[in-house]
Amino acid sequence: MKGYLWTGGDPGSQKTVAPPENGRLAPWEAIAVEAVGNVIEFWGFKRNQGRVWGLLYLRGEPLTAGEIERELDLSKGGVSMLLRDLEHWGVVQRVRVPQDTVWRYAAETDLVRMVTHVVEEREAAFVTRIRADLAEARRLAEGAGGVQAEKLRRLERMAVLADHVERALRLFIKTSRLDVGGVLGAFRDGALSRGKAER
Amino acid sequence: MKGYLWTGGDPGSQKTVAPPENGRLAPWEAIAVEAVGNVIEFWGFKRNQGRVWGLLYLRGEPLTAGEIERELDLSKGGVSMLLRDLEHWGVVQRVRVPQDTVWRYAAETDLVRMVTHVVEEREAAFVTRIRADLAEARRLAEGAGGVQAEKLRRLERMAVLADHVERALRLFIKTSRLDVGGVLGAFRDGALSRGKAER
DNA sequence: CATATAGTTCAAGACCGCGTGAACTGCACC
DNA sequence: GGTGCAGTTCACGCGGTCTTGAACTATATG
Repeated sequence: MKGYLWTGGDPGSQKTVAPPENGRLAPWEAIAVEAVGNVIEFWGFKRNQGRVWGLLYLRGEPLTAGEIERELDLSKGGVSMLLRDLEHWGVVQRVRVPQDTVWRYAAETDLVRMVTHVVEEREAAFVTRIRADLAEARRLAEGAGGVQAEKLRRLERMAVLADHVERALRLFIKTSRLDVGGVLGAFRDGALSRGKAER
Repeated sequence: MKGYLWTGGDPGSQKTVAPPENGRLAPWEAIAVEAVGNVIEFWGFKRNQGRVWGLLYLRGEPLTAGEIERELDLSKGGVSMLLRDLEHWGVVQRVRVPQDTVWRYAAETDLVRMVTHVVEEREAAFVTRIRADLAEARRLAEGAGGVQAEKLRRLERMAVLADHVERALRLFIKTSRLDVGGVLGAFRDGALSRGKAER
């Protein structure tokens, strides 16, 4: 638990001892936000990145960093960094409301695009590296005498296997993008105001 | 008894010393083993599980726990647990050589099958959970009055999105299995002709 | 210019998973 | 029965990651 945060600041003016933290978050919101957090974590990102995006997405309207901090019970610094990441990936947008001075943040709809994109990059770099390693191993093995042909064959098999895993991955990413992307596209069109676009 | 043996094949005058450890692993073997370790880690397993499997696969012949321990510089307990996992997943087989009393371990070729299988399970349970959560959230949201229709729609969109991610995943797993599996099948024919002596 | 509030950065610490090593079990052989 | 080794289990500690909290910068306001 987070215990009693904010004891440090907040001199008297704020009488509301208030059931701290996420009291503001409706139960159903909490569940949904948590779900997004889980999904995003599953894909190798930080859980809280997902929670932040989820909140922004559910609310629909841009929130300030302070609001996010309160709703999700995160630290100021943490929110700042999380938002930086999300913004950097293009799944959250920083917007300025006309006469107000603070930044607000809004969710883009293409979370999935971000996931596939980042995963793709990650995986591409990774597979390249593995391939290089296996090639290197093979070179060395051939160089050093006395390695049985049998073993060389095994090495080679490994490399082929890596190639195929790679192909499968690429295929996955592509289909996933098409499939999910298509649906999201449908949303994007009229979705925000119009009902669910079905396909 | 063999006094101090640790030599798989020949008993005899090899008694001495223990040259400190992983010196035994040829450089090219080390690289390949490491590569497998990385791959397997990438898929959410333990790096050392991959290293063990990789070693067994490269060597072709069954090794004892002690040998693995030495080659990969792991602890006795660690090797035991790693082997248990691998065996449990069916990617390593425990074999008994006729006259000898110790267990030996041999790599099955279908590492990929294991990965897809476990990933599939993991993911299935996970997706189910997410779905349930979103459904629950929706129920709550509908129950509690005063939730804007707009927000309900967002929730629903999330669920649809989850469905599609799921479909993409299933598709991926299927293709991956077909693709890689096919290749492996080809291997299996001519390649391991003698590796599977014991069964 | 002084002050307050929004936002950023980073060192310190909480947290968590993995592997280690030691204690333990079981088995084979003397 | 006793000895020695293979194999298992588990509490602890190390290492890496994420979050916090405080110091710091930037920007608006009187």
